[in-house]
Amino acid sequence: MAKVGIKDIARIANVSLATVSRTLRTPDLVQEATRQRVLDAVAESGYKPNRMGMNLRTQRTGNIMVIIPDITNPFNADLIRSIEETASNNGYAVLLGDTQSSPEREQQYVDLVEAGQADGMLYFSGRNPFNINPDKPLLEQLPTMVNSNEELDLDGIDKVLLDNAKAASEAVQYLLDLGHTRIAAVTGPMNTKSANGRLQGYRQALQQAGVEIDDKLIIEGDYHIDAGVEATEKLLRLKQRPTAIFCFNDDMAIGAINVLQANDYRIPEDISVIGFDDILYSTYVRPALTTVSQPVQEIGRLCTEKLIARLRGSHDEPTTTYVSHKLVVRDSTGPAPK
Amino acid sequence: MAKVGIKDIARIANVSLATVSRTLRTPDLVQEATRQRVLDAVAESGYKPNRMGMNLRTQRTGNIMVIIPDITNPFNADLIRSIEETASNNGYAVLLGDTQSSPEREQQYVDLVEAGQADGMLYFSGRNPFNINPDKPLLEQLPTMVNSNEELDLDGIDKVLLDNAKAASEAVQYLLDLGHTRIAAVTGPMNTKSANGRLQGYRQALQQAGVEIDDKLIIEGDYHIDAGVEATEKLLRLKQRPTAIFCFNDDMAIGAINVLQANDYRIPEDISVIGFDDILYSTYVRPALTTVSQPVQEIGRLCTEKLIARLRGSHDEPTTTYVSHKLVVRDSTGPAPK
DNA sequence: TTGTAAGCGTTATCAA
DNA sequence: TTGATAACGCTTACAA
Repeated sequence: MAKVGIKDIARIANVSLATVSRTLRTPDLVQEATRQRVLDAVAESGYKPNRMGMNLRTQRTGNIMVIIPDITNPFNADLIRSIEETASNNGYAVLLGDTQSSPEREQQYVDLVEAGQADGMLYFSGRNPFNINPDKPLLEQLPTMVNSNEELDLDGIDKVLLDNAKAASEAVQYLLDLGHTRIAAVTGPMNTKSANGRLQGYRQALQQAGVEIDDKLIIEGDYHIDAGVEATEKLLRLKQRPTAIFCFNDDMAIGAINVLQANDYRIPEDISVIGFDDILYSTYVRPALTTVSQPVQEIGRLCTEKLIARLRGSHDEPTTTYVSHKLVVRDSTGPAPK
Repeated sequence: MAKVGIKDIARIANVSLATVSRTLRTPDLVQEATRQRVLDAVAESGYKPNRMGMNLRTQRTGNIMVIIPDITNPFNADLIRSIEETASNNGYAVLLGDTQSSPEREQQYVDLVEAGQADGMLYFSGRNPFNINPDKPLLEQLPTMVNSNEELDLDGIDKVLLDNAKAASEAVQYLLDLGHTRIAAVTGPMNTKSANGRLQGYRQALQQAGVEIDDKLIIEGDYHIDAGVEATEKLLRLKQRPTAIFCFNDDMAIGAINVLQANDYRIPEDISVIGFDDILYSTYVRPALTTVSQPVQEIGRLCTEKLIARLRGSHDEPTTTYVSHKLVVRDSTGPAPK
């Protein structure tokens, strides 16, 4: 079957190319009878307008590029699902760029956007992938984009953010209120804004409570389960062990719980564990994980809506929207041991 | 900054459009000096060939559409990651179609492929989304595609499959060997091939062992955690409770474990639980989950490689590749209680 | 080795 | 209301 094109429809319906196109795009401009003839031909032949031709002519692809470090992290998977749903409801498809945090991969996907393979992008990384000419206006040099999760050091672009410092500080305050003073932190990669923000909140809360900060209790992780495992093993070897461990995401907290239980610690009686993100599995881990909840669904929706508004031509001043976190207390935290 | 195009480069380098294109696509055909002049102009101006023009002219987009029911299922997330990696290594980008098992969404994404927004697709659903004209050869009517996970009722297309019946039968046999006879099954949606195959294996193993099949012990799930929760609650209410529960995926097994523990059952002393997939979290659940492992990484790679081979023009006879499963015994299964 | 020009499949402008 | 035609940005056959 030779692929049927607009020319074939025009021939079958005995009209011009233009009329076929109009029937599909602006049916109101076509006479009822003509329109019906064209639609019949379309239905009969199964004609689908070729997107490459359409894209070139209209200068839009209907694609949104999502650039994100790791889709196997449940938080990111939830995020993408929300984005995909919002995009799909608005007639956009999602191009997925899983970068594994590699700058080269980030660059590669940004290039794709700049080459017009997508109309805009959601950028969940803090690394600046643009070659910016300081002599020219910034905005004209950037693709249409929204930044989230890891804040980008660029003004004048739309962002959706969480107050990481405040959220972390509340989590630590909650542990302090339970009587903990030796509180460990298993951070994310220290080249990310999220980890730095959360660490800052951790420090602030301790300082305000007059608790001395012990650098031995701060261990850099990478947001993967294994990092939680290794960090916790390290913490357990300390002469002065922590009574609580604040992991900067749930995956690492799950790793931490695992190590603690393998070494016969009771949670939370011996050691409390708290996570960040509130992924689905945090409810199903034993003990169920206390964690800082991020409104992942809302983040995905907001990002996508902001981007689509721009793609539809909005020239409003770019804004940063802060979404709100919530401490979800479950069973992995309790009073500090005597 | 007006977007710089091939014309601008041609003007700057003082060559024709064709030479610019050649420099970028087939540099060997261009004289050293000329080439350098063009490359300089490209570097200086930051020119990136417009993909829409390129796509239309070459009749390829470099996109692969992945149509999959639910990206938040860790098995699927792992799968997509593997696909994305393989695709990216071969110069393809991934268009993500998360369908939430909705036939309309499946159709919508298939339409996109047929309209040329992607060069081919990986189809992880068993529902046939094509309007096939029986008078014409099948293959000419289908987009370039590979089918996996849920087998499609179409001959003559490439597939990557697991022997679900055999895998399930082995899992049940393992439970039988442990002395269990009241073995429950929490299935996937019964309109999927995977659930039917696994159920068939379950039945076969029991029959071969001469164990009567009790339909009350077979409960339809949907591969989500909640379904595991509900099914298990139902099973616990039975007068004759099972001593083992075979969940057709890990998420449901995690739900099952949760309910059992909430009701003070010891796993595996009172009730054994076994899952399917071997997602990362199955290691970190307490007790660690015994499960049937699927080589998810390999599935993703094989699918993508098969598709790309086709896209590169292979006309080999379509094949079905079977990947091998493996029973991974952890701590959630043990001898049947006396 | 390079340039000219056709053409990929659409949409949109303009004229009829 | 419809048709003819140019144009979107690129690659490639053919000619020079």
